[in-house]
Amino acid sequence: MAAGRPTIIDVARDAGVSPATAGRVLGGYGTPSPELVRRVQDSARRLGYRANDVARSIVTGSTRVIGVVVSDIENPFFARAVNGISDRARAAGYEMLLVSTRMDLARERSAVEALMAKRVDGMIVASASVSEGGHLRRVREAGVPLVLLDRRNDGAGAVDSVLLDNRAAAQRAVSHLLDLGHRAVAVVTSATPSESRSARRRRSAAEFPSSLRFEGYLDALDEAGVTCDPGWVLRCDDADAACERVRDLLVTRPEVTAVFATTNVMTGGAFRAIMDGDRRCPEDVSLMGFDDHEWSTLVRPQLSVVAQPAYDLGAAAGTVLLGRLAGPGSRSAPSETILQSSLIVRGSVAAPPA
Amino acid sequence: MAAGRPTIIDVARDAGVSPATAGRVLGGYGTPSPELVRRVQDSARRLGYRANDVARSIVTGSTRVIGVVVSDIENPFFARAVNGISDRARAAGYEMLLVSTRMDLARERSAVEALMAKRVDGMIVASASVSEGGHLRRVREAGVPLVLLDRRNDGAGAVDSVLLDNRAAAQRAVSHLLDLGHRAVAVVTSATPSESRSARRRRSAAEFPSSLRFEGYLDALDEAGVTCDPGWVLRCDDADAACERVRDLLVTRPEVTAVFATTNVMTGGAFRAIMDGDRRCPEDVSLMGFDDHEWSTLVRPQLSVVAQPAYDLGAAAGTVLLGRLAGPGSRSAPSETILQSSLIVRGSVAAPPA
DNA sequence: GTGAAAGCGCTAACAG
DNA sequence: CTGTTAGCGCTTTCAC
Repeated sequence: MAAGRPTIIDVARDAGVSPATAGRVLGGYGTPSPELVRRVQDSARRLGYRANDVARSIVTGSTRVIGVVVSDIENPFFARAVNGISDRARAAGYEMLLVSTRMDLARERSAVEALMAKRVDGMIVASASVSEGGHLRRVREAGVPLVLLDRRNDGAGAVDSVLLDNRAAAQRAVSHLLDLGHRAVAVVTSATPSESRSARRRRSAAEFPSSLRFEGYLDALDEAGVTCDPGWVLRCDDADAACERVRDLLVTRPEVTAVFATTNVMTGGAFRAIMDGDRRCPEDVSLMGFDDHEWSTLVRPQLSVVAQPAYDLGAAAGTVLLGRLAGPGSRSAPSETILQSSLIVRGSVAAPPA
Repeated sequence: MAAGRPTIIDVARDAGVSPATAGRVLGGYGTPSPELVRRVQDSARRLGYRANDVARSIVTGSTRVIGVVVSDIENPFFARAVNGISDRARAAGYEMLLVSTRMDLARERSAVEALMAKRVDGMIVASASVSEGGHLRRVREAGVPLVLLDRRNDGAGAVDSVLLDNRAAAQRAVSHLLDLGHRAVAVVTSATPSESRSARRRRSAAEFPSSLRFEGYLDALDEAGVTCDPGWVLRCDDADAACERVRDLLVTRPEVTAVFATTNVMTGGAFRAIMDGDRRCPEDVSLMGFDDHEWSTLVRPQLSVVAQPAYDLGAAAGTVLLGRLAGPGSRSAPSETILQSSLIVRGSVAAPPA
């Protein structure tokens, strides 16, 4: 007790019991007698004792911490999902080691490595990659339960995942546009540099949400017998790029009467371009966005979107992971949870000009 | 090595060296010979060894983890601040245990307690309270460095803090409205139930950002010789309440020609009310918001705001905390870092109707 | 029900 | 430079 914070030994001495008994009281295990419980608790309070989870973890082999890796906590989708995870985790007595990788795969790798060193009991990761998964495979190999959030990963092997019905959601949204009579529908997707191509080359099942939504867009066009003009497909790195590309499109492609944005970031950029341009929304051009934001109903026209249950996705990932941690069901086959999105139609979508 | 993951002992045995030497190589301390370094690293790789920070922490007394407590990670202000903290922390080799308390003080208390048990090296907290600070004082008493973010706290004692120039920022913003000729300026602030009153009763220095901004509003009115009509002051719990109150105000108080919102949440509500109402913005009524959002420039009119350097606030808090952790400067007096906000004038603010 | 002793995986003295 | 020996603070047998 001299230097640092009081230990269980200090408490035991003060209460006149053995360290073992003090441990039983303070650690809440075993069956100490009521009398000793009181004495030990009194001493603990007096000395200002607080349990040392580090020491506890080393012997129990569990840290009661889960690691969460997302590409950017400032993205409202991830912020909300993290709240979902966090609520589940805390309810089960877990804390959360969070890493926001800023879209940097190298940083993600080192983060995953660091979390393993910290001996998290499990991990939830929304990877910045769908093809590079060596770091995730190593998590599995180390026997640490892993849940993939929002995207699959080729290299991770068979692993639990929680996903959105991306392709179907996009198809529904674009079909809605086509049903209104639109024929030329542009799409704004995230550029997934080379990766999605190489992934496809390997007949990969894993793709980014944005790519899957693009597939859904193609599905809808197919179904309506519309041939996709390559000029309608805008691959952009960020909101600014999206804005610029859509702005161009609006003037160079007068036949386009509707735009579908596949992510919240792209949605912001596309909306900005439309606000800046000469064509009126929805009279001249319709916009269908992805993710429902606070501002969806603050702008005019109000934004039509595919709304994701971001909180539920996070919560589901938490539930799946905690299930692995709790049960000996740890041995069961990987699960895949798919949540449904919903189409919210507001003012930014209308029939094309006559 | 039999059951669990390989330990330093397994590696040592495999490499034919002592555990101490293996530790020196794997832990990066001491001065092992190049020859042994190779042998140990080879063995480590072959066995798939990864350092156990838990064991390391128990002996070094440092976890290289900081605890971060915010009221809601979905609030873009905190998300951005957390990114600032996170960047600083990772650069210094720290991970971040994050708790999003959902505005619940009880949850904050238990979170702080849990983080102490987890033996975080330091903590950054944006408390849900400015008066109740027993849990924060206990952090100090345990000798754990603490930095307050975005708000002071009465009960915490003398402690490092990183704040915005709330009062001056609000005064500038409201003065801008008054300079344009507005006389009746309403203000939308967070309701801080009873707390701010009791805090004031005790002559407290600590107040919520929202309250300080309200003071700044009063300062500006004072300076302009305008008497504040109590009917202009709207205290609201959330965005919906703000929306409703402002909607009412707009019809019942025709003399009000400008509205100042003191938080990002209130800003959203106020803007919505104005969009819903009959009075045009900015011709009939001006709106000055707080915090710059992505949507500030997506709405029409574009929103004038007091912009906070949220990332910098987080980064500064990180820097201060890491300074305490690094130096023996830990003994120096508590610092108070105050960052400046900036006024961004856009279309939502204009002179009052003639 | 309680205590003594061992040990979790690692680092830190201290000898050699 | 390398190995031996102690622990860090706690839980967990195992006797008593």
